[in-house]
Amino acid sequence: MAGVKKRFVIPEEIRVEVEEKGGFERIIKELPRDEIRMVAKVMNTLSDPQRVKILYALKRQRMCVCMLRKVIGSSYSRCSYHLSKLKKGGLVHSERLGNYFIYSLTPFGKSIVKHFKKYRPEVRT
Amino acid sequence: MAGVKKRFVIPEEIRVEVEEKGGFERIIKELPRDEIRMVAKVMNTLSDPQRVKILYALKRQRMCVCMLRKVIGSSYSRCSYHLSKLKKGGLVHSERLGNYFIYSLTPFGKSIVKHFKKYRPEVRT
DNA sequence: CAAGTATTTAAAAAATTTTTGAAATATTTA
DNA sequence: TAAATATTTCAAAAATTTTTTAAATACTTG
Repeated sequence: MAGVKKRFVIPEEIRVEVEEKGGFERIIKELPRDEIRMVAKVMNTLSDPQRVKILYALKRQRMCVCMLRKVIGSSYSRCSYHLSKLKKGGLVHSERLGNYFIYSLTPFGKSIVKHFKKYRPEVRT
Repeated sequence: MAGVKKRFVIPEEIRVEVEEKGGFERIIKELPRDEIRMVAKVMNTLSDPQRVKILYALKRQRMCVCMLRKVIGSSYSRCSYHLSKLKKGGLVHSERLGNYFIYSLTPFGKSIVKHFKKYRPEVRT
C-alpha cells in the first residue's frame, strides 16, 4: 500500500554493538554536524593538486601571482581562480606590493599544511 | 616578435628572500610531488560532506549500507557511489555478512579521521 | 527452485567545477 | 597623461562529478 514505510533491519551481529552504544538513532544524533561541514569544506578547497601545490610552495616562501603561476604551470586567470578559492577557504591571504599581489599562508593555512604528512598512505599504522 | 619569451620579474623584496633559499627554480624543484599528489587525492575523496559524514559514523561503529544510507539520508545507489569512492581512496573496506555488506574504516582511514579536528578554523593559532 | 532482501552497476541526466580568452582595474613608469 | 605591467573578473565552453533510475548480482529463506 502507498505510504507504508518499510522498516529496515540491522543485522544481529551489528545490532548488539549498536545497542551497547545507546542505539542507532543516538549514534546519528551525536555526529558533530558542524565539524563535518568544516572538514568537508577544507578538504574541498584542497581537492585539487594545483591548489595543494600552491600551499606547499607558500609554506616555503611567500610569492606573487606571476611566481605561483610558474609553480603550477598555468595562465594568470587560472592561477587567480585557484587563489580565490584558497582565499575563500581562509587558507591564504594577499597584500598588494606596488603592482604585485603577494600571497602567503594564513595562520589557519599554516596549521593545516603542518599536518599534510598524515595524508600519505605510507603512514598507515 | 613571435616566440619571444617574456622574462618574468620577481619583486625586489621577495627576490631577496628567494635567493636566500637557493633561488626560485630550486624552490620549485624541491616541492614533494608525490606527497602533493597523495594529499590532493585524499582531500578529493573527502571533499563531499556526505562522505565525511560516513567516515565519522564508521569511526563510531561499523555499519551495513542500509544503515549508512540512513546516516546520510540517501538512496542505496547514491550511498553505494560514495562508498565506492571511499573504498577506492583506501579509507574504508567492506566484508560480506550474509546478505549484508559491512563497511568499516581501514587503518589508513582511521589514521586520517584521527586528525580531523585540525580542520576546524577555531583551531587557528 | 522461486521469491525476497541487500547491494552494486550502468547509462543517462543534472549539477558543479574548471578552463579559457577577452575585457576591466589598479598601479607604476615614461 | 599615455603606455606598460600585474592581476582580477566575467561569461562561455569544456570537463568532471554527482544524482537518478532501472536492471543486474548474490545470498537467504520458504
